[in-house]
Amino acid sequence: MVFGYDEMRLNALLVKRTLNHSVTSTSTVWTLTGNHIYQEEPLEEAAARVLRDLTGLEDVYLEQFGSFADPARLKNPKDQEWLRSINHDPERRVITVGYFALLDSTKVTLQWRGRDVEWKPVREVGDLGFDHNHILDQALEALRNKMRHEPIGFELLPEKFTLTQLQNLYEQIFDTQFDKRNFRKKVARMKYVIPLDEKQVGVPHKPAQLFVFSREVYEKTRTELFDFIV
Amino acid sequence: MVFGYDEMRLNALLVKRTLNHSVTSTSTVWTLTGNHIYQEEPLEEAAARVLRDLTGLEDVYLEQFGSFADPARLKNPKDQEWLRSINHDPERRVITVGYFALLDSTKVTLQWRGRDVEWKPVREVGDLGFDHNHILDQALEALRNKMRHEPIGFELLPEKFTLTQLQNLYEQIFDTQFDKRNFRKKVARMKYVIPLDEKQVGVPHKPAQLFVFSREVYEKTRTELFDFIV
DNA sequence: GCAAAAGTGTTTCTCATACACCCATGT
DNA sequence: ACATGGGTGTATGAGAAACACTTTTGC
Repeated sequence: MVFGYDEMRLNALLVKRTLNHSVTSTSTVWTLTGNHIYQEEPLEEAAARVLRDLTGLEDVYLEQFGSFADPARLKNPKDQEWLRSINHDPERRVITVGYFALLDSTKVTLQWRGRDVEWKPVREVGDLGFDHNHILDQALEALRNKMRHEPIGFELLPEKFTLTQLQNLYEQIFDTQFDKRNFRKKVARMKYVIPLDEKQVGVPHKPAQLFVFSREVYEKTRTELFDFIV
Repeated sequence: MVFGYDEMRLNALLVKRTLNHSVTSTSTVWTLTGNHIYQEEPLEEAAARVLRDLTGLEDVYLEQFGSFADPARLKNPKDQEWLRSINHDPERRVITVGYFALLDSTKVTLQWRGRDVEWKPVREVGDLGFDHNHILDQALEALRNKMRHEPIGFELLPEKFTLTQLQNLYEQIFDTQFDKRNFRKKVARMKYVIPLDEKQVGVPHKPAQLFVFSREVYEKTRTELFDFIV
């Protein structure tokens, strides 16, 4: 499950799969990206490989968020037909281990070997094939949970970003609004968000200061928070 | 991975597995509890079944925390020998989907059909077989992460508990100390921790008031916290 | 000069933290 | 009477939340 952000919205990367029922009848369905693992391949490597084939990118943030193996998950007629078409015995269950990837979608040229791939705003994703709506929901929940407590939002932004971009990102993902001044005060306390001596250029308004995220500083200054809830 | 708490410490439930190399030579190894799934069984049901066989308990808190499928995870000679002994082709990889269970270990009579099962304080677990030390670490991390933000600690306590028991539980699991007065003020704000008109009896000191946790009240009053970290 | 987004300060209230003594029970 | 854990209040500081105007740029 690939999340991309484009300065506007959080998007999901979808693949169109086409099924030839017969010479005259085909149907298509949108699904999440993904593929089978190789015989001797660790899960995370498989996730990274599939993502590389799709986007050409290396070293993308990847995180395992759950496994899906209900015996009934691919039992409807369409799913069964699909499994047969790829020579998978439809009686044998498919275990999917889900990873989500985070990236700046404006930096990506999609290139999955002729396959029909597209970004779709997460909120506007319709009915997907298989149990992929369920998997998407789980991925989104895992993303939000992680983002609440760890600084991974930067993975979705360009390396240099403005505070307004950062704020928009969090507003999008948490579907809420923050007060600009309070947001900035909060970020100012995070020493790992570092201001550059550099501003936007060519914008038709006061140019904003650019910032970078430093994982190094974060790791050094991170303080185990005990905002635990009993 | 079964976590139990006994008013003292957080424990892991371990099974002793015995391997007969030959008539004269056997070796034993401690491992986490677990078993294979059935052909047509959902993962969570399998976890619940294994747990029921072990403890006789139903409706125990269970949560999936990760999957382990590295091709090399069961490749050392001992693991290979073990796989052969249960008629599993040692060349075929084993995918483990990990769930952790939370329970009050004082309420459990272990009963795994003659197998050697025991509670061991999590901190004192030594070398386990297979990759189970790694899995335990992951389970513990998942438990801590979840406990930081959701009220699941109660699953480890008797239904009626004292605030001191609750505090000890959190101190154990987070390996820290809290100030008693501040802890109680914090709990007092959580409306879903409900005081009873009931006190401890037979204790050689001032008897403590008993409390219960109400998931219902929690679900109603839970407020999406935005203590997010950028 | 105007449209567009950047940037900034103060007040109020809640919560985290630090800290020390008296209380109720069983033996 | 004594040992054991139960139970309580106050002061300080940090951060969350609410709120409006000035600044810099491109056109």
